Amino acid sequence: MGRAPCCEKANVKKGPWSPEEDAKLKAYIEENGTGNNWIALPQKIGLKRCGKSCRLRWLNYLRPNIKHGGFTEEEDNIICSLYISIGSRWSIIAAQLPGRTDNDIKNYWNTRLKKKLLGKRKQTQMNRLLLASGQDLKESNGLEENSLLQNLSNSALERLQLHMQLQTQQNPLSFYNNPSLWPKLTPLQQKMIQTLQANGLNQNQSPLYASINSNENQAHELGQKSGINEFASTNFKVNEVGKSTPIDDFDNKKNVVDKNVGQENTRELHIQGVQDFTQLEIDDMILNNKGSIGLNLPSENQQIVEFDCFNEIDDGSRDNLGWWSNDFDTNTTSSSNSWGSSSNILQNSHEGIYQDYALGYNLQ
DNA sequence: AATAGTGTCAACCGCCCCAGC
DNA sequence: AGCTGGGGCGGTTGACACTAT
Repeated sequence: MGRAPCCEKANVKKGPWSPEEDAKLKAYIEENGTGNNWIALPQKIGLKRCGKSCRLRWLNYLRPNIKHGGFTEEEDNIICSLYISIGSRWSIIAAQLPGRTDNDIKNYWNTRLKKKLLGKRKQTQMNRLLLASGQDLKESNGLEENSLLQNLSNSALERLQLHMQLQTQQNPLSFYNNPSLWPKLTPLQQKMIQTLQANGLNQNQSPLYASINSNENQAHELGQKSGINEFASTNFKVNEVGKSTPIDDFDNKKNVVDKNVGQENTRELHIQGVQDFTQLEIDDMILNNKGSIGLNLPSENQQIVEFDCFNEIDDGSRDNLGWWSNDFDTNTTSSSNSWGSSSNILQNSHEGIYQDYALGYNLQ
C-alpha cells in the first residue's frame, strides 16, 4: 500500500510547460511568494498542474539568476571534486555553484562529465601503455589488443585505488591510515589482492594490499575492540588516532552521522566484497558513487566505519569548511548511505591532491 | 531522403525526512 | 508516541535534436 498521491492525477496536466503557464506561475510567485504551500499553489493560480511540478518548474527554470548550459572548466572541476567527495548529492553540489540547479548538474554529470572523465582516463591509460610498450596501436596484433583491454579493465581498480588515495591524503586519520581498523582478509580476499598486485597495483599505496601483510593480530584486535567476532557487524566512531569506540546499534550510528553532518567530517565506509565485482560494477561504484568499496565481508554483516576526525584538524583547516557547514545547517537530510564529506577538497584541489586524482581524470 | 543510433535535458516518479497535529 | 502530508531529493523516463549510415 503506497501513500496517497499529492494531487489528483486525472485533473493534472503533465509534460512540457507552455509559455502561458510559465508566465502565470512566475507572475504569481514574484508577487505573492510560494506561500509555503506548493500543493495549494496551482489551484490559487488556476493551473492544472501538480504542486510539485510547479515547484520544480520554478526552482529549475523560472526563478531569477538561473544559468543553463555553458559549464566552465572551473565548474567542471568543482562538480568532479564534490562528486568524488560526497557522491550524487546534487543539491549540495548545486549549492556551491551559484545559478546552477541540482537537476542541471545531475544531467550534465550523467550525460557529459562522466563520459568526459572516463574518456580521458582511458585515453591516458592507453597512451601510457603504448609509451611503455614502444609500439603503435596500429601494429598491435589481436593478442596485444587483448592485453590492452585487460589493462584497461584494471583501470577501474586503479581508479578505485586513486579514490582511496584521495580519501587517505585528505584525511590522515582515515580508515586507510589506521591499520587497527582493517578487517582480516579471507583467503579469497588475499588471492584477489595478490592478483591485483600481479596486475601492477602499487602495493605501497594500496591499503587493500597492505592489509593482507599487516599483522593478523590487528584484525583480531579489531574484533576485540568492538567486542564482537571478526566480520560481525561493527560500527566505529574514531575519536583519536588509533582509538575507536564501537557504536552498537544503527540508530546510534545514525544519530552520530546526523549530528555531525556539516560540523565534522563524519565518513562512512560501506564495505563489501571486491572480488565479486566486475569491472563494470566497479566502474559503476566509482562513477555512480554507490559508496560501497573495500574489503570482503559477508553481505549480511556489512561493516560501517565512521570517522569523526575534524576534532583533530587545526583551526585553519576548519576555517575552510565554512561553505560546508553553512550548507548543512540547512540540509539535515540523512547521509547514511553515502560517503561523507571531505570538505577541504576544493582547497586541496588547488594544492596538489586533486592533481593526484587527476592523473587520469584531469578534465583539461 | 530515410532510417537508426545516440545525446541531451525537462519533467516525472517515488522515496525519505520532518514539522505539525 | 504515532500519524499525516508537504517539501526535498535522487533516479529515471521519454520526447526531441542531432549525427551517422
